Amino acid sequence: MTHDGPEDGRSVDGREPSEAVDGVLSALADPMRRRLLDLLAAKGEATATTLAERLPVSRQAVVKHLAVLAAAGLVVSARAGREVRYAVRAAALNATARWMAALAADWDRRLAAIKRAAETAEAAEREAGQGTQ
Amino acid sequence: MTHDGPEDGRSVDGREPSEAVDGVLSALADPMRRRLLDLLAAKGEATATTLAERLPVSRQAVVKHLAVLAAAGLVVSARAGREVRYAVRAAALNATARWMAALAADWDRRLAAIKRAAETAEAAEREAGQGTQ
DNA sequence: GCTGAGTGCAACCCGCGGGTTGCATCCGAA
DNA sequence: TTCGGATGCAACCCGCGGGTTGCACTCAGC
Repeated sequence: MTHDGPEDGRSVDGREPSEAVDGVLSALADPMRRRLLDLLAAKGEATATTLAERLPVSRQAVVKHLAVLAAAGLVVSARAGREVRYAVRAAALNATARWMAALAADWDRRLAAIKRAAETAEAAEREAGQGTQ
Repeated sequence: MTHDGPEDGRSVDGREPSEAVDGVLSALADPMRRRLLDLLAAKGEATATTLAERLPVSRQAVVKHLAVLAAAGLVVSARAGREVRYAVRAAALNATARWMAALAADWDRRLAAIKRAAETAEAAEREAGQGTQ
């Protein structure tokens, strides 16, 4: 967990989309983690201790959140001497955004199809009614 | 909560983006709710009772989940006689997807800027070192 | 008016996750 | 080598949310 490799990306994007998406969504669901990501994006790189100074929680809480974010692939960690630097990673977020957009498009598609089918059925029924009447 | 208006959209898209996004993300973070949305998208329209038959949880659990989804704007409910029909709503999901894509782009932007700054600083330092040496 | 399916409401259980504290450990600098 | 800052680990607390059950209520159809 401490080491993800600098730029590999496989550990996140290579998983089944549903699982990767699940991780990202639950990670992003927590407001504190979103604040953490904001801070990280602003600083470019930071340690858990530094981040904790700017947040209303303990360092340990920050570490736990960073672990979740790292597991979701939203963050990478790298040891630098006696400290551990974390950095934001856009790939996983991009993948999830695309997944979400595709899902929304799919919903639109299905809704359109169902609506069309309903109208067709209604028209047919009306016609049948006239026929038997 | 039971009534959102047929196609208004303001109740979700009009809120502060952060809050709307928060709702959608926490709603989507739960696997059972995603399954619910899948079912709804497939059927186009369904009642809580019908949905519960196809899921390994009680109707009440489904109702609670639907309430969360409705609060997030991912679903709309409409009374039809003595039953309540739910339907999927793509707008909120689309909005969140766009928000996410923008965030990812922002991260990329900041990271690129920081990287550039670091390289510039490094070059300047190297030059200064040569100068004073 | 009666009956039953379909909902709404409320209380309750329980596990998980966010948060904390205390301490052991490690590593760089003097 | 010694000291202090930074991290890692483990135990613990507690509130929230997912899930259930039981019951009251409402509306369509007979």
